[in-house]
Amino acid sequence: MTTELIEKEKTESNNFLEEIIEQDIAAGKNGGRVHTRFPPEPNGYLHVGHATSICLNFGLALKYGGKCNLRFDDTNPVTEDTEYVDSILADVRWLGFEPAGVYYASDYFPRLYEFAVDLIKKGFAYVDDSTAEQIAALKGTPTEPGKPSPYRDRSVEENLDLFERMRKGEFPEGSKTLRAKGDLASSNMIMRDPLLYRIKFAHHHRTGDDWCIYPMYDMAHGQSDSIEHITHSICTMEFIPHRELYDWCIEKLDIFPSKQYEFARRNLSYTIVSKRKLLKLVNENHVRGWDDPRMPTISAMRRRGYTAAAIREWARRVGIAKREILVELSLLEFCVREDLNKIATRSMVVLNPLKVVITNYPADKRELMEMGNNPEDPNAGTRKLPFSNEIWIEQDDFMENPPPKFFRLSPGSLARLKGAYIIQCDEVIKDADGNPTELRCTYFPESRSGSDISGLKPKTTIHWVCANCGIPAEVRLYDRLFTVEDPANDERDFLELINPDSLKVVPNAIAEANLAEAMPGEKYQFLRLGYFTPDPDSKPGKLVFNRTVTLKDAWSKAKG
RNA sequence: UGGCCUAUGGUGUAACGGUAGCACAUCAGAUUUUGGUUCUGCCUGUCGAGGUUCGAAUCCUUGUAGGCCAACCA
Repeated sequence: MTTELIEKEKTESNNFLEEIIEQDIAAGKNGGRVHTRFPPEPNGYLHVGHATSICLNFGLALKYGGKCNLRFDDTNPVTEDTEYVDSILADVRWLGFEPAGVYYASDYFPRLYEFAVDLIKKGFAYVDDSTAEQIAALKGTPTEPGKPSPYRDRSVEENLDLFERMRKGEFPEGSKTLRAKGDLASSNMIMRDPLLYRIKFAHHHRTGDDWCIYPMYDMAHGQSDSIEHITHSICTMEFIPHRELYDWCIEKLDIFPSKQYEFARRNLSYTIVSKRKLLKLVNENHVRGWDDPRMPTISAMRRRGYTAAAIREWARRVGIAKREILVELSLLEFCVREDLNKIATRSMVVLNPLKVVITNYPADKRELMEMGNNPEDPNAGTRKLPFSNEIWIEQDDFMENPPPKFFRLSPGSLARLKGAYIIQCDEVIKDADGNPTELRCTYFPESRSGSDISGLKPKTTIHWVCANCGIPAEVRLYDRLFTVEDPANDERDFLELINPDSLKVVPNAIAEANLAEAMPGEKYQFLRLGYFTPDPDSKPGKLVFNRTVTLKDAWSKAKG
């Protein structure tokens, strides 16, 4: 083997799930078939955590030539809604994955019911009349075994009859449950006669009022996996204790043996994903909605301008393991920049305008400056920008009394106007408070971009917009929503940790005219400022841009 | 204080009993008509204690730390 191949093998090392899958394939398990599933409950919007799970499940299927289903785990009608079904499907597709099939656990209700009957017939399940409190009291503790319910030894016939009547709606909510006959002495609390079915007179978003009994997670999930012949059912670590019951049900039912594997949840620094907390942020107007670009939801990341490719790459780089981790936001931002750098159209926008008058450039003269749309992509073409004697530059690009390492414009210094001429600052005009309001500069006619014979070497190139032809735009600058790395594990209330500067609106930025028709979904790099995308609020004549992420900025770092 | 899971640089992740590698972050430098990109380099790590072994991040014992489990949630 060549060293090159060895290197490649090293860099493409597998994670522990890929190891398992490859062993299974090698052993000919399931005929070498790989079938995963992403099983969201349609009771909220998908967030970054779901995104990594989606990438994992669909990614594994892709890597091993298998399939991945999207299955809505809709067994609790009280919390679920079709509104979420639609957004979840849209988010999965936006991330770039097409489910092999879209299924609903609720579609399996009839079969699940038959499974339950089968369990009863085999003596593995019974109807319990105990209340929730009684059940909890008899369950014991991790150190003491549970005690049997007084109804545990009902006959198969009685259980069958009772369960059928539960289904017919003869008993009030909470009065009866179906329980597995597990092991009351098990050190695994989940195995102490877990609930399989409960009575709920609730309207289901898909089955309507057909059912008044609904299966619990443990009765529905593994069996749904089995029905779909899922080979690798991947979930998070908190389900480890459920695996014993997962296998128990499949064994007792004697159905297709799907297998459950667990990986650790991956948390993102400076964000929270708790449904309750996110809901509070929305309801109390700390953000503008579920897709506010500061939110960790997939819809928010999309609106902010993150690309699906960047999120997929991020998930890949983070990898998976069995301990819960906090991933630095900087890695996600790196992936976003990496992708956007390749595809974003460059343009010039001035956030905080400072007027520059070029005194030796004829007031009635206009030139069209041609510049590349993307230095990283020769096929991106060029665009033209009008140049005149009056332009806007960024206030930050001028300092009257610059510190030693500042090499932008200051009195007497030179700067290249991107794609145009080199100018020299001759005079600063200030208001009553001493703030610069206008710069008077001279330009060097022989320094025109592309045909520069001036021999001048300015230390910097700055962006600009022609004063007469720039167009107004609102620009929304986003920063992290929280001030601490791990807001979920902070002793203070999470609302106290909200970053007051997470959104700064620049109402009067000036954009180059080429941006007049910019549409949501398009990706731009505003030169030297960052990556931006038009917000859905944006329309021709009233442009609104979201800052997706800043450019890496050595200068702001240097000055502190 | 019953059971289960986990522990590798600042953050993630590899190394499958045989030279602890990669990425991000940080710092320094080169290049640059974006203080971007690109390139180069530096710094930093096997939780502790025992044991097995010629050899341990890896196996065993034990300690420590973190996480999970006693919902008619998933």
